[in-house]
Amino acid sequence: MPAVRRPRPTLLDVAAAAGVSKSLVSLALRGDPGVSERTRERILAVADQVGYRPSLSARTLKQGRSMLVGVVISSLANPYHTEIVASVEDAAEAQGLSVVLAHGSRERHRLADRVQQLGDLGVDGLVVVSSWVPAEVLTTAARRAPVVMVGRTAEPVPGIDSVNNDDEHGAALVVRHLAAQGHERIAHVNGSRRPAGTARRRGYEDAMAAVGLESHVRTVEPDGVAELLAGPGRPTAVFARNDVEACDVLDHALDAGLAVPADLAVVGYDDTMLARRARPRLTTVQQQREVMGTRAVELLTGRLGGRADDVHEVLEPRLVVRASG
Amino acid sequence: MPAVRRPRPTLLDVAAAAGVSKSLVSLALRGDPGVSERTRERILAVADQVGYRPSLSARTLKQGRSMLVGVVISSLANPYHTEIVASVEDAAEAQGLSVVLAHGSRERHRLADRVQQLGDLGVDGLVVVSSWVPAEVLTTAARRAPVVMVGRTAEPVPGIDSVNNDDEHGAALVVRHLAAQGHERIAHVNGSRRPAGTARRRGYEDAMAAVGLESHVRTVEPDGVAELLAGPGRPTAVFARNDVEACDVLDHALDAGLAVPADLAVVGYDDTMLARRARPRLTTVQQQREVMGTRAVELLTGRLGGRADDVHEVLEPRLVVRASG
DNA sequence: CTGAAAGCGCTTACAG
DNA sequence: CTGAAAGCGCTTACAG
Repeated sequence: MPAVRRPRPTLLDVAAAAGVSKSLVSLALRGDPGVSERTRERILAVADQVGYRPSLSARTLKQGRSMLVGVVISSLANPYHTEIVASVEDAAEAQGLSVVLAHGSRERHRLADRVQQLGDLGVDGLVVVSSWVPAEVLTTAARRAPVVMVGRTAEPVPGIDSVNNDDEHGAALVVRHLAAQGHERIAHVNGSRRPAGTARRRGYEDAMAAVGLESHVRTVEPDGVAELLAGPGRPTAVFARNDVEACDVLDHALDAGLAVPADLAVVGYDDTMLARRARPRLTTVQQQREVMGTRAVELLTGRLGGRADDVHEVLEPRLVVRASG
Repeated sequence: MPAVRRPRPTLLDVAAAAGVSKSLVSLALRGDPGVSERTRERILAVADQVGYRPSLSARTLKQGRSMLVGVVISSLANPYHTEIVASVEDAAEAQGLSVVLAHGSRERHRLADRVQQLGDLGVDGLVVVSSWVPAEVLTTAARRAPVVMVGRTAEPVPGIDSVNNDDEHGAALVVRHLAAQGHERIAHVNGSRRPAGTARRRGYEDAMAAVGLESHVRTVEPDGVAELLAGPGRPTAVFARNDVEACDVLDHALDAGLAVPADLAVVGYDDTMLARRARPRLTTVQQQREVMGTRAVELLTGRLGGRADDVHEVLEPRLVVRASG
């Protein structure tokens, strides 16, 4: 039985089958109060029976609205990003909006293409969960539809709302936690120059100074961690900029024969699935992911409702203490 | 500087700015040979300058084609699925098609919604990377646009093409590998009733019989693995139905004080990022992910080109031996 | 409650 | 090479 693809039925087909005008079908389908209950039910039944489905392109073209929210992420491989997407999706759905997702690796031009594609598709708003999208791409996109950035940009982009967590504070929570346990040689693994990485590094350094300790910042690549863990002067605790790199540190600790947390405490950031899977379970910093998704969608609808001033929302993270430190 | 959202420029605006008719702009934009080089360049420059972007809904409505491929996955959290998506995307892009992604957890109705949504959007084809989409939903979707299933369905769905790996063979590769190392008590952890799970279990059982060994199948939940690893009669090797569950087994082995692979060999399936991250690095079965994406898109374009008979492509997996067994 | 009509932004013959 | 016109499938006043 080969799939026979016939032209999909239109409003006109439904109208013909129901013996009414096509306007009436349209009205009935969207529950217009001017259509009697009996008529509406009859029309719905006919529509269902002929397999009618509205054409979103026709509707979007006519309405100028698509009820679509575009979400752009750099990478499907990063659990922090995909977990954010899920929360945006839940929030959008609650508002009657559908989400279309696009991802584009860390190549700026590919991400820019994706942003433009979603714009061409006619999304009513755009949520960007990637700090790799250039500011001018965001600005251009915002001329067509509101854009909200989940996460940090290097500096605020005029016209773009944002929601992110307070990375400095998150880093400080980690430092205080480790210092309170008596650690004095607390290293920070962070080679990132992205805004969040920079903020966490700054938070670490400030907090270390505040508790009277000396900062030690290292990068993962190429042998940063191995060198860090070698020799007698090694740290007793490592704070990594995110869970992925914390797992790398755990890996190196294992190689070096160090017990975690006895010989070395390890703390991550983001509280992703990796933290919950790691051995030992990773102490980490949790962002308010659910709230971030909800707020992102609220910021979008706020703009659609006419708000003109930029909003930058900063949420407080919290420390999740598990077995690793 | 609040983002001023003015109505986006249309073909008509470009035409006015360039002092030509709107048909000519349309022709020029799509590189019609009937437009002189000079005129084309001038029009492109004007379009660019006024910030013109074509409306995909208008184009789709007119053309009946969107140049969009929809991809549906159950979960963004499963690396096997997201890695497949990346390969589909690369293949689609090479054909000038764009990918829009939708995900919907394992709830059948939510997945069905997503499939319908993508259909409403007007995608030219659908790639389904989830065995949780009911057959009737696939069939309905296929009336609008070709559908290809990446992975297995319980039985072939008429009208739907598919590409998947030979799970029975993959399982047999694992059994033979372990048996060749002298293992005699090789257990299989697999509580899945999904098509792939069932096939891997069957492959395991058949291969065990072929090498003259007795099968031991256990489920992960709730304490299956812990019980399996306890006591003197425990297996010396465990083959898990996928990398995720193999990591669970590694976890339990650690709890039970077993050294891997000395006390217990562990093998997974899928060769995801989890396998490459696990300690010790996981021996696993690799599907031809790149080829799967490419073939999926080829099957789609084949249908669009008019092919009417169903194609079911089965690819050979291969064993990737790492440190765990 | 119902139907004829206009128009969203495009593409595509068709006539010059 | 150029322009007027029709039509994709919808929604939305508007007149009955």
